[in-house]
Amino acid sequence: MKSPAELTETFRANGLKVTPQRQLLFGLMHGNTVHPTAEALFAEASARMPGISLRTVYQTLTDLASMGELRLIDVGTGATRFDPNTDDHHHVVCSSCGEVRDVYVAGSDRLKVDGLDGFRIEEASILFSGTCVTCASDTVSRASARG
Amino acid sequence: MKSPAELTETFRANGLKVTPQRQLLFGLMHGNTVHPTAEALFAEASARMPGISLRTVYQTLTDLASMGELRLIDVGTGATRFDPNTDDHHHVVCSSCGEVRDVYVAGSDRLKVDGLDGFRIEEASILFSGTCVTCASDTVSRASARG
DNA sequence: TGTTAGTTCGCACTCTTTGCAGATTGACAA
DNA sequence: TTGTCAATCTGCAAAGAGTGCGAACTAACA
Ligand SMILES: [Mn+2]
Ligand SMILES: [Mn+2]
Ligand SMILES: [Zn+2]
Ligand SMILES: [Zn+2]
Repeated sequence: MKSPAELTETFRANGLKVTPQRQLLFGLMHGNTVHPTAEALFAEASARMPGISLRTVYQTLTDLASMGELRLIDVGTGATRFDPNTDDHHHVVCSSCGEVRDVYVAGSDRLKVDGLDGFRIEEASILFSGTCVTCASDTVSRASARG
Repeated sequence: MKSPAELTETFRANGLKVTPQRQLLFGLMHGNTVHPTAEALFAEASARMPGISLRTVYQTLTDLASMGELRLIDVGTGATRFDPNTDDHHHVVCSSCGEVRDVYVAGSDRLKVDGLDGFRIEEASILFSGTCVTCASDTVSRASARG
């Protein structure tokens, strides 16, 4: 995703207005690596700008996505997650706490796929699931507390 | 997924009853390759057994899934899809019509993943998206009709 | 045939996201 | 600065996908 300053120009160049709500969200998403949900962003935004609406958060996020500045990620935990990282990358989700991290997979664009039968592939997304370090050590602590 | 006859035994062996609704759903899912949604199955089931409830379809499907007989697939088109194919395989979804097909990816269990940072991976699922043969030829037809 | 634990079904309700419309305001020009 | 007006914001209703609950029902077994 571009920087807030660059987005300001891009928005105006496209006939879109740069409102305080949008500027706030530009800032909250820039460099954000946690893959937040709309609700999570709404909570952060509300702390800094009481009165901002969830509707506006959704609006701005989908605007950014349709401009290619944001990727929408579905890790199967219910709500869509928003990702300012537009590199070619994939994700791993902790099945215990839901944390999502970026991972880079070598050769993910030249996988050998069988059974296509004429289907033309345009994109591949890999979702790993497992256990994050925090949840792994929590499990260990609980086990030793028991035993 | 096991055959309807085998499932009948398995269910009874686990203290679960084999009702007409369940038998119908066993039959509808066995060998089914279309990755139907609960609603789609409900429509098929209703045609053969008027009065069956959507609630029961969901119930039976999640029972089968928790017994490992069915996989739940999320291809990002809204509703969960149910898959009796328990082989190690992946999916491709047509971004135009939503059709889902099985694909087999060589070496999908030994991908080189960078950025894990302690995260322990237990599973990988690859979702390809693209255009199915039907939608591809539809596009061609429309183009030649225009031009 | 009786007993009873497991099922079915309808309905209310949650969660996430979108549609709508009136009130508001950013951007640009005079 | 001020005016204009399209774009935006907000609140609320509503849609789509599931799930929790409980009264009525029934498969399984003695
Ligand atoms: Mn990411
Ligand atoms: Mn499949
Ligand atoms: Zn975790
Ligand atoms: Zn298609």
